[in-house]
Amino acid sequence: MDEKQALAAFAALSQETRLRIVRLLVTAGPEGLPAGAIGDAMDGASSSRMSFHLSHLEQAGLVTSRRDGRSILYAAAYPALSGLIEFLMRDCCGGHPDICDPAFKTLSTCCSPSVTGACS
Amino acid sequence: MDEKQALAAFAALSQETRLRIVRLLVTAGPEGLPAGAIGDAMDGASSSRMSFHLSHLEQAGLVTSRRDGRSILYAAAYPALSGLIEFLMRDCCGGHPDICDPAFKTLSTCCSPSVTGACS
DNA sequence: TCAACATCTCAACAGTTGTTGAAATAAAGG
DNA sequence: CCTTTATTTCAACAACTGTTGAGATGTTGA
Repeated sequence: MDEKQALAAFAALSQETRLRIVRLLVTAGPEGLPAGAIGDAMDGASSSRMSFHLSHLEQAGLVTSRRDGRSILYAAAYPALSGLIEFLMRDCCGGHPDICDPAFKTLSTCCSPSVTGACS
Repeated sequence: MDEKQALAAFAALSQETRLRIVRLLVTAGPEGLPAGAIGDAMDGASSSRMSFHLSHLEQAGLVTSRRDGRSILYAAAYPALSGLIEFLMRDCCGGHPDICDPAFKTLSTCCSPSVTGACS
């Protein structure tokens, strides 16, 4: 994850519809969802609007797509999300690791395999 | 950190100059830097341009400011950064904690107090 | 008080972004 | 093949964003 990619990712996440799409896909799991279902979840946004935002997210590397019959399935690009967080934390750690501790604690109680289910 | 705050933060971070300012301030530590010094670091950006971006970042809650003599010192708002990461990870954890593992590992080697200095 | 310094405010402008609606493409099933 | 379903592409338009340069504001030390 370099600066250019991070900028594209942040730009993609700075739009309400797109942020909601990402959150939906992230919780939907690796299988992804068809574009239509995503549109329905976004209070029935028009198909062209969905297509615009989904391409934008794919361009930014935050989601992937694959065709399945008539539908196109979109799924969260988990490594890109991890990379973005890593990019932020890399900054955060520069000389001041203690500062990052709150975030670290959140993650360790939320995401550590041994503490599954503790997510708030 | 709610959706509105997250959107503002992502929007603020999606601009090259502002992302660089945040990275600079994060590594500069809690004391912060005067606006002029930040401007110099941004290949001598004009003062009005700096003022615009710094206010934008402050509005988004990512930096704080305080006057010190003639200068105004800007510092990274570390809790806001942690909060943003937490917001992302909260999404990431929804039902699939194993997915977040790469990010978790990065943090544990980078930010844990017991592994200080391991930041890449 | 005045001159120098540090930063902010404002209006104008160019460039970018998101929405809409209509038309095009692609796949499935009768 | 033709119809239906699913999604994308395109042009037009309104709204928003970042830059610039000029001027205003606040602070310090002589």
